[in-house]
Amino acid sequence: MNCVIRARYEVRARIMKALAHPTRLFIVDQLAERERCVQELAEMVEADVSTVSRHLSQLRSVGIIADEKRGTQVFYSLRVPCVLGWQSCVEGVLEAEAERHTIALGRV
Amino acid sequence: MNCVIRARYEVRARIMKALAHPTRLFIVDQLAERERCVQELAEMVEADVSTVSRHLSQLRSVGIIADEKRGTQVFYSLRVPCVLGWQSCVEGVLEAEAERHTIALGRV
DNA sequence: TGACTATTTGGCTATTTTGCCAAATAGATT
DNA sequence: AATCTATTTGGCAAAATAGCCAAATAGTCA
Repeated sequence: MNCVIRARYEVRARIMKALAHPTRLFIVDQLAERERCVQELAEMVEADVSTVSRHLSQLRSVGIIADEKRGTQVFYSLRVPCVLGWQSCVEGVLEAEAERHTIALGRV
Repeated sequence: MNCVIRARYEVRARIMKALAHPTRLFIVDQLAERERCVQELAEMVEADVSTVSRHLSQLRSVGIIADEKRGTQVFYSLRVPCVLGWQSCVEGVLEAEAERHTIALGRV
C-alpha cells in the first residue's frame, strides 16, 4: 500500500472514527431531528458539558456537524445527513451476525 | 439516555469502531474484490502477519467478514457488502468539508 | 512421527482516547 | 465595569488500541 493510497484511507478512517462512539452516534441522531445546544445534549447523555463539547468538537472537525453561535449558546446541526443511512447497514451487520449464530447453533 | 438505548448505541459503535482504522478499511476494500488469506493481506499492507490477523479478528468479531479455513490457510471474505456504500457518504463528508473551507476563504 | 507452513495468541510498550474538574473565554445584562 | 451564563480548553489519570516479537496451535506432507 503506497503512500498516497494510505493517506486516502487515513482520511476515511478519521471520519469513521469521529462516529465510532456511542455518545457521538446518539448526538448525530438527535441533531438529525433538530439543532441542539451543548447543555441540552449534555442533559440527554448525562455527561459533563465539557465532555459533550469535546465530542461535538470531534464531529465538527471532520465536517459532519455545523456550529452556529447565537447569544451565549452554540447550536449544533447535522451537516451531512447521509451518515444516517449507515444505520440500516449496521442493522444489517447485526442481522447477519445473529443469523450466523443461529446457523452455528443449528449445526450442533 | 436510558440503559437500553445506551446499549443499542454501544453495539452500533462497536461495529463502527471495527471499521475505523485505515488498514481495516483497506482490507474491506480488498475483500470486496475477492477473498484473501492473511499473509496475502499482510504483504499488501506491509505489516506484520500477526498485526493483520488481529485486524481481521476485529472485523470478524462484529460479523463484517467471514473466515474459512482451507488447508493451513484461512481465507477471509466480505460478509456484509453494504459497508462499501459508506464510502460514498465519506466522500460526501469530505466534499462538504472542502466546500466549507472554500466559503470560509471566500468570505475573507 | 517429524519437519514445515499458516495463523493465532501472550506479553509487552507506546500511543491514543475518554471523561472529569478547574480555569479561561465569549457574550448578555444590570 | 461587574456579574452571570454558556461554552471551550488545559491538565490529568484511567482505559482502550496498535504493533511487534516470540511462542503456541493447527494442518500438511514426507
